[in-house]
Amino acid sequence: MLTQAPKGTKDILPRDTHKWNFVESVFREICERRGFAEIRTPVFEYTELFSRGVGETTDIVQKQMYSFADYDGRGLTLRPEGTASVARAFLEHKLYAEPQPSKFAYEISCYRHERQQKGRQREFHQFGVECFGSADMLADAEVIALAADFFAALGVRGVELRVNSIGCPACRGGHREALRAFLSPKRDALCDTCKTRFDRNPMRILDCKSPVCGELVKGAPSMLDYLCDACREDFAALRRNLDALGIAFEVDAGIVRGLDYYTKTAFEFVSNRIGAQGTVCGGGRYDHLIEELGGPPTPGVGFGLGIERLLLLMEAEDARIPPAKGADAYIAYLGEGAKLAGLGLLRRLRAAGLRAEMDGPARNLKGQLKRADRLGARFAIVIGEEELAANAALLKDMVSGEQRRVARDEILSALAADFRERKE
RNA sequence: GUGGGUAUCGUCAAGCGGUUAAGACCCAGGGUUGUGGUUCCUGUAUGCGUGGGUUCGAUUCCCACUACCCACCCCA
Repeated sequence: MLTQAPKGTKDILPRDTHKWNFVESVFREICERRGFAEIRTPVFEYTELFSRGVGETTDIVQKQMYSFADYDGRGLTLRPEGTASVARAFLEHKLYAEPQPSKFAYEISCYRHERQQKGRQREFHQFGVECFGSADMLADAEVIALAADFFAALGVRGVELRVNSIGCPACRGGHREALRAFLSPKRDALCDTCKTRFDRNPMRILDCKSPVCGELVKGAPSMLDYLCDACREDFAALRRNLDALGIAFEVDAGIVRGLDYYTKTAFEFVSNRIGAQGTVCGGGRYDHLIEELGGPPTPGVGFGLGIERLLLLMEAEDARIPPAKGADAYIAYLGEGAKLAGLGLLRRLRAAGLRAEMDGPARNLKGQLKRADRLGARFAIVIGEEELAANAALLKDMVSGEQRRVARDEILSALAADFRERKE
């Protein structure tokens, strides 16, 4: 038990961290170029933030939150998602007084008590962006484009963009009634969960994966037919914007977000290559969230993008991830005098910005070169009795196998010349 | 919360009632005291997830538990 990470959590080991660093650096660059500035918020928040923000009736709030009382008796919760925290920070620091819209980007860990499976953990990580203060569909298109550009920059091909409009509170009511009227005669045939959805949130039935419900739902009134004029025009504008940006998409009336704060635009980037949890990125518009949290009416749009799922997808696609960088130089030595001379050299190489390594206790030369090889060292520097006496060292190119003797003081410039050559 | 599957060395695994518990990879050491990635040799599980049973005997059969995986649900 002591040697086991909690259920649903995973260590990210040194052999994998370069992959994380890679996608992180690409994400940062993409966001920076579009003016989405990084924001960092706490891992936990007061519980009410999520129950109000995410919605009392959602699964997340009802049964998935890691909530606890601290020593002062305050109810705290490990964040199950990112948007609520960013919205809170936006209000707390009155960022709405700054030039609008405000655009944020972040990378966070999230916590949800779920039964784990492929692509679903209890602690997971996501990239996210939020854009507050613009009701224009240009913002939605920009947010979607950012995700699309991110996938493209990583060379990820197997994701499809699905977009939908789930309307605003005004038009959703009409659709709900129409849906109930349509399904009412078939109610008994619905699957058990959908029977309960019928009263609570009939829209979810459209999204049910059971083949029975899928059949029953055929021909059901689509939300898209019940959009009010404003929502319909916005949805059309979004599609025009995406076309103008050259972003391929599919309208999918089945896309329904599981968090209460969403309005109008809902979208997902999905893949069928990473198991049942195919949504790599999901987001949409939330025009009433800020108000719900007690702020001035402020529209917003954003997404969350699952990093574990992204990495799963990249693995499935054999996407190119730059390999971890090996050492630049490895110093091998024979004898105590050579060891000390090597130590001095080691420090100079590092000061010059190289990744240089040397080990003790000494193995034989063969063992040391083997070690250099394992470390992916570009060069081995051998200092033995002869070299020590001559104030020199053997510089061995680990790729070509060539080696030559150079004065110890000139190793740095010899290496510098070589690294420069290879760069050109 | 509900199903189903799997549990033998760091990893991938063979064994399916009586074996010194294969093999491969990895790792460590070595091939006559100075050369890696190739090759050759050597070494590494008193142990088969945990606890009970059945049996003369259990890694092999039965039960329970636990963990992991996959799916439902939900979502990133």
